[in-house]
Amino acid sequence: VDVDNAPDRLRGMPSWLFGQLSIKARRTTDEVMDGHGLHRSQYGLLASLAQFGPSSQTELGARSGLDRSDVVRWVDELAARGLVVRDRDPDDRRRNVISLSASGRRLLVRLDAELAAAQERLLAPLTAREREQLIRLLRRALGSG
Amino acid sequence: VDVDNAPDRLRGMPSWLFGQLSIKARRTTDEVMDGHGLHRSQYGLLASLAQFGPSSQTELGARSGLDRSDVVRWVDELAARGLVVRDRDPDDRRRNVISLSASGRRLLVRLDAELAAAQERLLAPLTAREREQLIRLLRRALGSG
DNA sequence: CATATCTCAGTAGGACTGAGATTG
DNA sequence: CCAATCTCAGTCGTACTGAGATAT
Repeated sequence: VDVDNAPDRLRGMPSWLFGQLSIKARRTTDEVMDGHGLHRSQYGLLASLAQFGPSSQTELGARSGLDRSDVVRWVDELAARGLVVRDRDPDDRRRNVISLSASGRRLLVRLDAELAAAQERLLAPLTAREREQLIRLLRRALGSG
Repeated sequence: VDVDNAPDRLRGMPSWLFGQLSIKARRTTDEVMDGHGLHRSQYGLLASLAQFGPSSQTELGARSGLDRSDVVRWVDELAARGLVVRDRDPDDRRRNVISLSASGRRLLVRLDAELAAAQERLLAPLTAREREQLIRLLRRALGSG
């Protein structure tokens, strides 16, 4: 889209801007993740495990904004590639305990760098100061207290 | 999602924030549009016609961020409901000329009010000043010069 | 019995593509 | 002959639902 040619009603409408930006953002990050044969959502799973340690799939979904059903799918794939390990929780055998493997942790570090570069491309028109401001506002809008 | 429980890597990643916010935004605006039996995208078409006058479908798509193929679909429906009129362009008979009808213009005014209220719900955590700041940053990020 | 977790099959809607018809 | 516009059929990926299996 060329936002300069969009009608004022859309150019000033947050919901429309979010939609257009999420399309652009998805394209940018998919370039990176495709290069590793991974899905965007899987980065969120690895990130969650790295920060909070071994977790159930419900926890993973809640933290990274994924549906329970999609968590199953993406964890399946991560486990098949040895990036995470899936075990039954001995204390509550309804649950799985998903843990990051050493190679998962190594991959995460590489993804961090590549995704950071992708974010810079995505926000190229903004200064460093504006990017921080934007992130703060987005986070508050999403409901951070 | 509860952004406060999300891993820091996601909480600070614009592409993830855009994705989550676009989901929330879609839900908010769909409530309004569903009430009129319309689709989100159709508001963009009406808005474009109101501001720029009668247009070809290619123009409409470029201005409101819709694919040519989806423009066909949504204009079909708007025309069937008498909210726009579709004519062949006499100066270039490959083109259609889409124009806003009187009832389309009246509907647009009602949608404006309801969607403005929806935007306020969407950005409830932010002050008026922050909302303006956010809109400015989003627009620049999308590529406005 | 009621609830929680995981899994699987499937749905509805979204962004996008390819190809054909028509016109310039 | 090539390019632009519109249309249609269809593809692939997304957010989400319902229901079943297992366990608390």
